[in-house]
Amino acid sequence: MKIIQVMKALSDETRLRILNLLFQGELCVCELEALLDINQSNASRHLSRLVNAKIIHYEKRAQYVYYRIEGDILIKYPFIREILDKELTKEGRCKADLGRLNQYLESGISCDDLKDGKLRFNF
Amino acid sequence: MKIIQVMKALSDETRLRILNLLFQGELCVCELEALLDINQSNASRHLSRLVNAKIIHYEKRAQYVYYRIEGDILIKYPFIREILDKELTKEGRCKADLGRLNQYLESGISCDDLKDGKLRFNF
DNA sequence: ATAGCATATGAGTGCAAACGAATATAATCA
DNA sequence: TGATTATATTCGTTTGCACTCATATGCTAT
Repeated sequence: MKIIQVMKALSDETRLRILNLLFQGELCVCELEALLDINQSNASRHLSRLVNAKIIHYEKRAQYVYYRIEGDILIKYPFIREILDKELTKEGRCKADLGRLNQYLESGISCDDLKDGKLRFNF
Repeated sequence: MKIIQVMKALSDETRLRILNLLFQGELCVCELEALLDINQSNASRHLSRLVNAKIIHYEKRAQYVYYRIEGDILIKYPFIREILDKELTKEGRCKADLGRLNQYLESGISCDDLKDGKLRFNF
């Protein structure tokens, strides 16, 4: 059953946190690493699971890989939007993640500067 | 995150097939065993996972244990209904399960007779 | 070309979950 | 009471998944 692969992809906290951020717009791997405080290998693996389930897709630009939610997935499976809108917004962890995302976006610094510690997050 | 336990409980084919049947009404363990062609141990375990996630609950009557979908779960998590209504109805396996359920209900035989092979299903 | 960085992937480990077989528990019935 | 049946649970095995560390790949810039 196809739906099971989708459900499994959604059954992990890190992947839900990733989706929660991508719901706001595209991000590259190193941004996700910094915003969620996860290591590179882990980030990459979770992303590829989401890609396999066709929930997100990516686009390479220069040396970066930008990930974004698959446009039609929310139409094909409206319940995913429900989870993002109704469940994740309740979760403290996800709220904090969004806080850091906004802090990052408002700072105007670049993706490269993130890991130079130009922006200090409190986890 | 609470939602993850629910998602994990829904990330298994046997458990989705169980829910698909329970969506039509309560059933006891031995009915599920016969209708889904799974063994007793497995049925019991999957059911208890669904109970732990508070998706279903049970009631003992005589020597039987009847399981049924938790009344408010579909209100608390409307997406579960979406999966049942929109996804499982597409799945051949789930359609066949419902076919056997109807065959059983229409036959009017009792739960006990099921495993005496009074009703022959083709799996 | 070489160095440096972003990302993916391979290998190894540990944990959780699924399964079947066997056993335990609890209710029924003779 | 003793036998039977429905269900739960334990045990041992296997599979899948998350994680980390190390390495490979591929792009960029000097």
